[in-house]
Amino acid sequence: MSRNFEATSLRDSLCASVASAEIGSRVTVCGWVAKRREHGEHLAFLDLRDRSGVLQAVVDGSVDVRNEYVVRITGTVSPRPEGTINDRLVTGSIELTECVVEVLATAEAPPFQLDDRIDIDEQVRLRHRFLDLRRVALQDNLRLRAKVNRSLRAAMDEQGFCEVETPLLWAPTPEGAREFVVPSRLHPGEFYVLPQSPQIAKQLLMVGGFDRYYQIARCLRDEDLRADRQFEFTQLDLEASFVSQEDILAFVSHAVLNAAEAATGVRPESISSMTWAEALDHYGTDKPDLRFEMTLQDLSAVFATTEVKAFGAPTVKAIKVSEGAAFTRSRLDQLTEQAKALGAKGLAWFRITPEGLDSPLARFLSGEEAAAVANVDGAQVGDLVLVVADEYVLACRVLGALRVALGSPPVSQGPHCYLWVTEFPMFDGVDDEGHLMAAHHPFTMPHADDLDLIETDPLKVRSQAYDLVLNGWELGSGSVRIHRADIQSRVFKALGVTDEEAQSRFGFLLGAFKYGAPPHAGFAFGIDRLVAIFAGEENIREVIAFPKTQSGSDLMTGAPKSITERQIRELRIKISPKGS
RNA sequence: GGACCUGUGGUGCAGCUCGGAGUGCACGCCGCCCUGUCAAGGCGGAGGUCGCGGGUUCAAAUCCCGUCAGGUCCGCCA
Repeated sequence: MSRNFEATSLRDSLCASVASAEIGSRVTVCGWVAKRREHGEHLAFLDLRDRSGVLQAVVDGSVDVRNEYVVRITGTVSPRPEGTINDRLVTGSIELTECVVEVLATAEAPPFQLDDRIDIDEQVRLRHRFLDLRRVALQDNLRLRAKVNRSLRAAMDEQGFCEVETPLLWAPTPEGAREFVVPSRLHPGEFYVLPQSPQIAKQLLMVGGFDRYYQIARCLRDEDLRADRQFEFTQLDLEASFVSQEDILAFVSHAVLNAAEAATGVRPESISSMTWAEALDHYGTDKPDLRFEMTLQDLSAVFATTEVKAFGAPTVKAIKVSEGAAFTRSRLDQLTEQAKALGAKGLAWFRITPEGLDSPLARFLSGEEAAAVANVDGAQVGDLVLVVADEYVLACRVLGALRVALGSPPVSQGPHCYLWVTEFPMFDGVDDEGHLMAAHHPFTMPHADDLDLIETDPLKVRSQAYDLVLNGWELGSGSVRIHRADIQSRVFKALGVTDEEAQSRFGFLLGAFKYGAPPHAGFAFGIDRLVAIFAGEENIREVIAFPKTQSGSDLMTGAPKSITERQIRELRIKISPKGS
């Protein structure tokens, strides 16, 4: 007989399991009193809550327990009297009678009601996170997260990947995200940093012959927080040797589809893909939300010889907003402000009415131009057409942002549209000093066909970098890495990184590569974001047990806090006064 | 660093435009009643620095300025 894992020294069953227990048997359960309903001197109902669900116990009115008391109840499993069955509960057809109630801990009235139907201010929830965690929503989300983690591990294991842990105390590599700094006590004046990702460690594992590595890794970045960004977040991080981009996409797809199946019960057939250039052209972003169409339409040809000054730009693009003709003038002004905030010179709008185009600009358009605007994306009467004329990339990005602002459904709605975005550009413009900036990171392999452009036309160089996108959220990214010193030095040169700088920043990696670096490639994607989308949550805080606020505070512990004088002395650090 | 939104008994909200006594609603809490409820019901009660500071005014939850906290976004996130 297999062991009953539910039974412990204190109980022999979980609440929900009592539903299938034998009528008439005596069971002992433990949990919190979710609700007490009193019916006079000799009858009271207790809803007992544990991690499995809720169970009703019938007790004498003299039993002195209140909400959130921790109790142990031994009772007889009894069918409920006719007419008192509750269809909404798994345990709704039975109850515990002849109960012996033992109070394991008393409880004060909680600062908010632990009821999922009630909205509580997040500040209050975060201050008492341990109580919020008792509620069904967070219980479900964190259990979903555990299920996703389990399926990801299983998928990686199945594909021959070896789980390896890498250090949290790492060396500073001043590049990319701002790092969290940890002062060294034994080496005063010197510092560790917490890794923004295990990037270099995993490449060293490839040099170390591990061939296929993965880890569910915590990453830390000291950058401003957002709905989808916390200081610390969790990635499925992986790297493999003797592989191409296609191999990595296949490994990751298998893992993600496995997780999707575990989370939703349905395994998506495959993950579609498009190039970065296509994504920008059609959706105005490198993370398209494919749950809705509203694609960007190109009117550049029509407006190439336009007389309208506002449209005299290299690129003229438009989107159709269904039913948007009903937007008020102030709403349209608001959209225009939004477009300007994104860098556009302006935003042209055209209401499609039975009488034709309604817009301040309508009377300036030629017949051909007006016809083109009126037909954008098959526009009908009642629709709105938004037009941006500007440099190509800017026009795309502005309309892409408006597309999302006006069209994207809530996270909880619609299908899960997974998408690979490939062929990212190698370089991402130039910095203040006129040096090119790496779009992904400086170890990213350029596209084989574009190697010769590094010196001649670097902004045209495509890289072997790729992103995984789900419903408009960037889940993660990866690349084929440079394992050849000659290509690496050409990329460093393009980035304006001198040999000395390269040595001081990444010397240990470049040094390792001298001893036989296999061709390798990898990927990492955010589990917080993936689980949030599975859970239908707009915010990753809802899938994290103890998250921080947007200003990086932990309202429960009070972190960050000052440390003692003694700690400061030991670390040989000095706090300079505010404003200095 | 910047923009916008929010802050009113323990919780959620209304009151704020157009200043006039801490006014209202729902939940919770405490007490009493109630033998089949399940967001139980009935009666009664307690509970407030209207985030904080300043200003305008005879008078401020309400108007103005500043500040703090929370949220969404821009910048930032190789």
